[in-house]
Amino acid sequence: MSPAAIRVLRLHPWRVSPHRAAAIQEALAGHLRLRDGPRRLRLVAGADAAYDQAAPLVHAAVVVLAYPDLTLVEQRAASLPVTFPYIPGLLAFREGPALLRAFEALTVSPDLLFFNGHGIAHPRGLGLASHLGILLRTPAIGCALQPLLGSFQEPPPQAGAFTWVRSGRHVLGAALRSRTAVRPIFVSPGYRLSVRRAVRLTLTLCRGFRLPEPLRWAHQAANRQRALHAAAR
DNA sequence: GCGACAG
DNA sequence: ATCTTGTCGC
Repeated sequence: MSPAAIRVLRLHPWRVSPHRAAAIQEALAGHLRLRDGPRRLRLVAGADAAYDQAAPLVHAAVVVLAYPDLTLVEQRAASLPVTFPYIPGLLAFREGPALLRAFEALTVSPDLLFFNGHGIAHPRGLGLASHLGILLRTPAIGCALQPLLGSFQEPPPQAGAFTWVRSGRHVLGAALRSRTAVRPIFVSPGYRLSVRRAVRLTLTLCRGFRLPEPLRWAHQAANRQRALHAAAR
């Protein structure tokens, strides 16, 4: 990441206006590094957030699984006040702070990150997975349940089938049938990965459910964090 | 100008 | 995402 981009984040970490947030995304968008990918896959992380709208708080959780056995290696969570509204395209500014706080508590370094959102298949080419992948300097993949940008055709019904998600003449991601006869998930690379590799890796981590294991674990962990936090007050 | 719009 | 009961289907 360039000094200029870092300065932007230092000056306006996460407490920014939606307008400023868009400017920050544009500054960071030039720092994506695709086509690399993890040299060796040993630790895979999944991160997700849950909300307590009564507080209101955003509860984030990150789980690290060993590959390929997928056993739990480490799990961390963090809760922060909600300081940014939900605006399609600016999700990172709402969930990012809490997610990063959870990542900061990790004692191990994951080789690959999975986020519950999009990567480069985003209006400014910088979805949640790209944004956090850059900040954490780690290969990242975005997996969303709904499309945000681009057009695609319905993939065949068999698990493993997929069709490309295109915007303009570029392929930004894929509509992946992670499970037979179930609605596809939308996969796009976030950081340091090609579209093809992102789809391949996501399929590798799917174990019979719609979402890859890291995200299923993270989703449950985030909800547990919310429950624990609510019970302690 | 009008609709669409991750979680 | 979250608020919510029962309910259809593998």
